[in-house]
Amino acid sequence: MDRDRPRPADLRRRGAGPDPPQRRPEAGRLHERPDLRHPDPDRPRLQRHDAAAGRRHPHRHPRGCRPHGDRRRGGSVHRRHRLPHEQGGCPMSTTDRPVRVRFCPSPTGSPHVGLARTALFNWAFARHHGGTIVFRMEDTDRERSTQESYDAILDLWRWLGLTWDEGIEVGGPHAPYKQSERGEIYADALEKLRESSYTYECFCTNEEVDARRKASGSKVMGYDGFCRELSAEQRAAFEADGRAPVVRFRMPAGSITWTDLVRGDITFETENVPDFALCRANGDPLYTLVNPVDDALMGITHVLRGEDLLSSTPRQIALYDALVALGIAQETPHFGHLPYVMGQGNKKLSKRDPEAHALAYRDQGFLPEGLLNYLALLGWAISGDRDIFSLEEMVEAFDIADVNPNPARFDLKKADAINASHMRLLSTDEITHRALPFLKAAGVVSDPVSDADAQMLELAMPLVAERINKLTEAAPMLDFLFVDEASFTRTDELDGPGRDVVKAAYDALSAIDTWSTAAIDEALRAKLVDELGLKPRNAFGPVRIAVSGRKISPPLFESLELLGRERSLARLHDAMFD
RNA sequence: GCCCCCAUCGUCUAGCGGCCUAGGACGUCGCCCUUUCACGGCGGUAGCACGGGUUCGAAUCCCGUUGGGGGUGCCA
Repeated sequence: MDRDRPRPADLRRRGAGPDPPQRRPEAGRLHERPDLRHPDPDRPRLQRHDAAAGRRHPHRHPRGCRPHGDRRRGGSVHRRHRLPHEQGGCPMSTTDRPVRVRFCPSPTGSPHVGLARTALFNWAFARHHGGTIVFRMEDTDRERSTQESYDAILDLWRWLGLTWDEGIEVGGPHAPYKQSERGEIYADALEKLRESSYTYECFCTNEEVDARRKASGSKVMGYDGFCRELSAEQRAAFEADGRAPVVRFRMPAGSITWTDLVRGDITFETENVPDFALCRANGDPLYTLVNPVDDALMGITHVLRGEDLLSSTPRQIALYDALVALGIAQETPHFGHLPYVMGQGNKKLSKRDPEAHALAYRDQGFLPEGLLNYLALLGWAISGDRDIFSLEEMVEAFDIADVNPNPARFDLKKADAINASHMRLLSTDEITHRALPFLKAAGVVSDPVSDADAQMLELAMPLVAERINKLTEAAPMLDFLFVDEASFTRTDELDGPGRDVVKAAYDALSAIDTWSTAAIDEALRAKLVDELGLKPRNAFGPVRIAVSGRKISPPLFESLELLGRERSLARLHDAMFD
């Protein structure tokens, strides 16, 4: 039984006779403010954020801030498609401070689609409320942070169009925005915490904690509070031993509840949340310190982050209380924990899964609006009968309270389909424009584009624009039109009967006067279908392979027209003897 | 172990006590269109994890069970 956090007095007594009677720590000591205490004296709590007791999903807009009416009763209120100005000036902040959210990725490895989804939801939330987005780079881990990853993250954000108002690259009133450049700020905050009773120095080794936990039979893992109230002698002994302390945060007794923007009320008994380290023994600040300190200093009002951080939230809230008391923070932000993005099976989409890498979608020819739309669908829906929408529409409709708390599996096929739908929304000119870099990279067109290539592109793109689902699909469909005859090769093979068909096609096409789609259609059909009695499939297939080199190509007759009489006949002739 | 989160078709979801015989999308199957591929059109398939309660009425509220996920010492 480890009902109570072992208090120094208890610890001293432990091992020297029977355990003292289980006793709840008294509320009110340390930094528990009386006004925050739970009325039930047996259950001291650090009540947070108007926890709407007893309701699974209280209206998540705290402090009676309900721009859309109470959903429980307001059945007639149409929840969707509200305009920003209908928000009634409710920025979902306890003090009506304007919304401030942040992106705070760590530049380690290639950016994950889950990171992009989190960014998108923060972005949509902030834009919906007319708030401010701060971009902070959490690069305190010097071992793992890389410039390459930093650049990739910026590339991704820019490609997706997730803009920010303050932060890296653009600056702002809270600069610098790279944590690696904020060492003094953390040292200062740490010093203030260190001087207060919110923290204490801890000299324990893991082994010692382990041994004590084992001996006491505790069910709780983690630090046991041994150094909470060290005597001067004990401290001197440790120091004489050459031990360097870490600074540990003293979790208050009681419970911590917050109203999660996505999940409703969540309560942790602090006896299950061990005292945590704020810095390493060498003084390096840890995430547990820098993240809340920066959020506080940068005035962040809403923290929307992954579900994986949910269990660290009680610590952050407790630390925030201390920061507020010390004058470092103004108030605690609201938290919302977004569901996981899962991969195959029942596992979190891991960096090892190829579909986890967000930039890979750009390279594979996804449209940013396509990926964004798909990502939005992971945990959110614009309405019951629609799933294709623009970023603007998302901003207008986005409500964090509508986010679904259950984990979502990433489905590549659906992502493809959503992207394809966005492709169909674009004009041929737009697709040409967007496909151009891919065509250049594939060597289909020259770079810069020659006049001849530009001309051909203008004629050919209408044939493929409506049949491709990704930007990368244009190149293999078009290359036969651009390649010079010397280097033209066939990807797909012609069989014996196919050669005979090609010969017949050659004869038919040699005879026509005007080289037009209509004439080609007529001549080929007359010869192959009517005269030879071939099925269209068997008639046109070989011709397609002969001139385009592939079984799959743009429409055949149009392709022949674009290729021109000479090249077409030459390829047909060539194919006959292949 | 302890704590926390989650639970509607295969997948993503709509659902906010009666509009539910549970809607949409992706997938899948069949058909139509068709010179290939794709597009497009039509139709089918498939789901409220289980058990108790509350209620005139439960996918929806409550409790429990089961299942899944996550966290858990100086990672972020």
